[in-house]
Amino acid sequence: MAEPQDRAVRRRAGRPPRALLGTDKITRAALKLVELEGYRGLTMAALARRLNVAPSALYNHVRSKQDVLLLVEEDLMGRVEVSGFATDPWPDAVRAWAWSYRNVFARHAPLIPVIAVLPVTDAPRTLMMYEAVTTGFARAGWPEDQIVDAIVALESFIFGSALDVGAPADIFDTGTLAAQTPSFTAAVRRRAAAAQDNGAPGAAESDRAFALGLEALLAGLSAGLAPGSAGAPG
Amino acid sequence: MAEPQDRAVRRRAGRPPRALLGTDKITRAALKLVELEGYRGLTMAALARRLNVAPSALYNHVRSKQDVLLLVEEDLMGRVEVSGFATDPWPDAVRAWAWSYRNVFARHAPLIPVIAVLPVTDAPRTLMMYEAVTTGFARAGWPEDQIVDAIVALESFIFGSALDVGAPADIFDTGTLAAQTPSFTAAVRRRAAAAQDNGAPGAAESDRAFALGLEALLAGLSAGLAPGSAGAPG
DNA sequence: CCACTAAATGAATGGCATTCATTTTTATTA
DNA sequence: TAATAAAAATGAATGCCATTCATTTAGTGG
Repeated sequence: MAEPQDRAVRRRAGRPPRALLGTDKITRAALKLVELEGYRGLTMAALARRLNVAPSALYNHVRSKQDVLLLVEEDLMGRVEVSGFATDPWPDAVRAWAWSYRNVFARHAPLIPVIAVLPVTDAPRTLMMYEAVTTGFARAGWPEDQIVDAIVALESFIFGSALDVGAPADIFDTGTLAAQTPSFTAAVRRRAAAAQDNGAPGAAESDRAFALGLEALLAGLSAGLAPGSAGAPG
Repeated sequence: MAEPQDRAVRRRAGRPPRALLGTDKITRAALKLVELEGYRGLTMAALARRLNVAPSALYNHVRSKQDVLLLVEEDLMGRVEVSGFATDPWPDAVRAWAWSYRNVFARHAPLIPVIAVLPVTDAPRTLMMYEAVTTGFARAGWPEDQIVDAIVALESFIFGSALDVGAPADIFDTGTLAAQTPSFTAAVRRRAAAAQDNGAPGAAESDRAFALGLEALLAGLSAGLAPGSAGAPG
């Protein structure tokens, strides 16, 4: 009850006795703001308002809005499931990791172009995720010089799939051009019908595509390992 | 020589005798601007300057900046290679399509979050691409109700991989946290060494990851089609 | 005790997409 | 053909947004 003290009372200028901000508080406020208003609502002004502080005060703790996004990203990376890599068979561990990774970032699609290109240096949680995944791959017998490529390939699929989750249900509506695209229009109808037969509602379509692609990747990657190379994963 | 007529001469207000703009001219100017200055440089003001016109004039031809991005996207979709689907074996056609798709959008990464979520309705070139791909899948014997899911899965991988192309060479530099991430750090070093042995310079790392993932997807999807199994794994 | 640094305020600044009133020209229609 | 509507331009706002700067106040290290 005493938390949002006096919103109306203006604080006078000058350093306060106890610091009002900190990267942790900024991170939590940013996450809450995104949850409530989406990334469009994540502005420095809105963030400051939420923290009951002037916008310029934020710049004592972050260098830019980009910095705020990085704080959020690091927090999210800590929510990705990697525990399976220590214990489970390789395909199960990858499956659990991939689904949780996709689901975490499906709700944070605007971060994806940022993450995909962001150096991991000084991003501890992100690095810990990669460390766990790498040990799991090594444990399964992957040759060391291919592990990072395999992770990057899986990650690319995951990022693209996370974006796909945000697509509207009618994204493939061919509209007035249906007559000129008969094969595609038919395939889209069949897919929708199949999804409904399954009793699954709208959003499940991206789930089906993700499952299909992930299983194909798992099978294909396993097969690539199998022949004469360092042994099949498991 | 006569192209940029009189930059300094102010046109007086009012409709000009011949229209100065049009969606085609706007599209070309936007593409040129992006080529020269990147997406940061693609502002309505810069676009107008390039077309020797007032910014507000653009709004007689597009509803918003988002519209400009859609014009660019449609143009780019026309550059994706789909001719193989009419003639080549399925894996070859998919390979050619996937590589060209990725390469086209690697240079237009900021468009990817837009495309991934954009309805295809009234986007003729985009639809024609999907039509060609779909016919190729059908020709290869894919069950109609799985074609769209397979395309979406491949596309997700392609979009994610296109983002990856823009990553800096040192994206996986573990910096001061190397000691806490020994497996990952070692794998990154091995990868870099392998890339150098190949004589391939920097950007080739994302190519290797893309090739690995694409071949795995192709193999996995083909296997899922095999006689006995009724399609994708559940 | 004093200088320095940290952390806040509040008032700019400049860039951006977009809107609106106005003007001029072309196209339509009665 | 005359009147009117619609199209396409200008130029001046508008409002939002990230960021910077001068200023104020409060702890901190020598």
